[in-house]
Amino acid sequence: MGKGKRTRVTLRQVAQEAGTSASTASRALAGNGYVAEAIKARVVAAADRLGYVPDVSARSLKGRSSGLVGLVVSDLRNQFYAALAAGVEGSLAAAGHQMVLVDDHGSDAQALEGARAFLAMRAAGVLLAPVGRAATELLVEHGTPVVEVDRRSGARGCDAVTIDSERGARDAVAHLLELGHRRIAMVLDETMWDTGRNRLKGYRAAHRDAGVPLSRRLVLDLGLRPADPGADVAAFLDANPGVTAVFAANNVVAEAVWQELKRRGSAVPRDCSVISFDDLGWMRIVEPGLTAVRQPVYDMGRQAADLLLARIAGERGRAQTLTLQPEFVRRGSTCAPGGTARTAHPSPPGGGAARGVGSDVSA
Amino acid sequence: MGKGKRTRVTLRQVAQEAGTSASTASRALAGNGYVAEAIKARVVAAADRLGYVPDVSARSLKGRSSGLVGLVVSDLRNQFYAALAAGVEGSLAAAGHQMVLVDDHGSDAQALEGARAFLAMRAAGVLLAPVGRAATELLVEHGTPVVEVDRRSGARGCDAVTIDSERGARDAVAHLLELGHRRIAMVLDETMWDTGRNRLKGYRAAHRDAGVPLSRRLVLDLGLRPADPGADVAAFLDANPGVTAVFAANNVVAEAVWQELKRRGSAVPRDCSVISFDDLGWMRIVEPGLTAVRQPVYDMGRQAADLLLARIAGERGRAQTLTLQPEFVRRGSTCAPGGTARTAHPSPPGGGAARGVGSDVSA
DNA sequence: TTCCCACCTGGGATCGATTTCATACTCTGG
DNA sequence: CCAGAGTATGAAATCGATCCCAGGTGGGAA
Repeated sequence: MGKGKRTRVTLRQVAQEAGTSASTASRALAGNGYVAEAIKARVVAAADRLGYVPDVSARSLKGRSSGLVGLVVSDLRNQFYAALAAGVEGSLAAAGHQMVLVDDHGSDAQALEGARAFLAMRAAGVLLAPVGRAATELLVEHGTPVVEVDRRSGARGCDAVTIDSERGARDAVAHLLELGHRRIAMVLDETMWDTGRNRLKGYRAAHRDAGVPLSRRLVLDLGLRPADPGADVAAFLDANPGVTAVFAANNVVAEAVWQELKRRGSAVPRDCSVISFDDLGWMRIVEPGLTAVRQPVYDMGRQAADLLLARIAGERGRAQTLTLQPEFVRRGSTCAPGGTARTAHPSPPGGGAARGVGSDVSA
Repeated sequence: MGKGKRTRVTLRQVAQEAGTSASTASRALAGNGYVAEAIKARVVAAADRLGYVPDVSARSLKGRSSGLVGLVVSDLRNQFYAALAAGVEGSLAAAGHQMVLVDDHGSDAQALEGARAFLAMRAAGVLLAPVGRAATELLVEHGTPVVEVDRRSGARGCDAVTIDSERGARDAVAHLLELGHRRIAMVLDETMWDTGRNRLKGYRAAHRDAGVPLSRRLVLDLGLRPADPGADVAAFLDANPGVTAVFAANNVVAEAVWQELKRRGSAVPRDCSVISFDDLGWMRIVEPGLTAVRQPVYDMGRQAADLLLARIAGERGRAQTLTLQPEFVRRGSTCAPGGTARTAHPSPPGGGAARGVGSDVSA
């Protein structure tokens, strides 16, 4: 084993130890070109006797790229992004790549800074949940493969893997309308990204489909990083006492809504039905369980990484957008307004009905 | 702006554009040595006209290290590790470092592989939640600063930031004993790491302090990654009907226990009190709220990163272990056995009583 | 006037692995 | 017995930024 090295072991030293030249040692270890079996064995032996670790800096200086892949998310503490990162990491690690993780906190500037860092480190590719188009454009312009995840910035020249937000939202709201709700609130975080926009679109589409008029006042946009979301939700509910159901656009908003309803002693679902877009662990734990639009988040991460790896491997062709289908999971937080049993499906309180699993590819 | 570059812009090109030499351009951009103001301005202008991005591979080949810092965790989907990673990232980003994240899935071999990768990329330092001593030892031996987080492997030559597991567990179990519980179960994940071991130690210490005899049969070790933790918990509870309280060693175990109790219709806390070591969001959301030992996880990440940054900056001196104090938060999941009101503190159901916040340093 | 120092610049070595390229040896088939 | 394919090897160039050092200027002190 090692003997407490002070200086780093180089290929030259390995070569010397094996009684050959650096060129030959390189070939022996990399497996390129001709090397006699005997010498190859000697080199390999010398390498691990000395505890040789090849230097990626040197390697990527000569070659074209380090094996690093960048990932930019907006908030690591949000389980959604954590699961996404886990999926990405799984896929990358299996392919022998390392993941460099940057949290942009929803800021365009920080995302751009991350992108610049990835460029500097010659990242083989980058995955990002876009916050603006600048980062993607910078990377694409410099020839770095990019795959956008969860959202699309609209920048050209990159692949994307997203979830069908509009459809998920439409299914959810349609479910509420079917139950007889007529004053359904939607609570949002943001409408600058296409996730929020499309969920809103789905909410509207469901109303249109059902011939139920929309009211602009029933949509509450808290804005990213609200100071006191609970208070905003409270004020909103006070101002709209007729609301019988709330559709929350994501897990953060859902938590705020849930807590506020609990705080004011509203019985869910009797006084107010709730649906969350995004299904986290706690939604299965609370009583009643939250009806939710479940997104295949971990899988989205995996697939995005796989797409990126294919590009890194040199796959050409037009940019693709892979759209994953969410799954509507009915639990106990939805019923007919006022608690009347006008349910179409009987639905066991703990179970979930799958609806539209699979994926589509479109250019 | 850029004009769709195919080839990467080098310092030489910037120098040429500015009508000077590479050496001077380097000094101008890095701010080292003498450069005339006029030329410096020309170089800077040329650099961003061409969209120059310095190449870290080249830089770290010449210098001693890339600015990368490695982090090894055991399961990114576990909110505990996600929060830890977020804390680390926050601190590193502020200092201009990038974070390379590796998920070892609790496997020694994968941690070692990650360590080797960090060595290869000349990481400036590494943070890791140890799974064995091999990874730490390899890194330390090669002169890479290492800080262990959450656990200690026992390897020498590295700093560590941990949480006082024994004390947190003792406080929690003491609380149950004080309430009058005599058959308190402890459910664990593992006892190979010092977190599990110390929590068990705390459980025992609390019993000793109170003069209550221990029973080996009341400790259930599910093992890491149990196939069906719910079933194991169920079998355990069936075999030990006298249990009136459960102390869960971490959030994963707590969830399994909670779900199983709910499944079998046990009323918490009347039929069975529950305490979790580690306080996640859902524990505040469920009804009743879970009494928990809250760990400053995000902060632990920050502090570990800060410690590492100090080492990277060249700070010498003996290896330190920073022990953070957990906070006991009483919520509604604990009461006297059988629901009798033998409570010492009246305790509002939603509130939490702080106990021992702060930190200690020991060599 | 001379010397020294502070200021400024560019040449060239350097980091470590990869990758031509030139050389040389060993067979095989004609 | 030789051409040429196949096999092996090491010297040297290369990647891009850094940095030591030699060379050059100007101004102030001796």
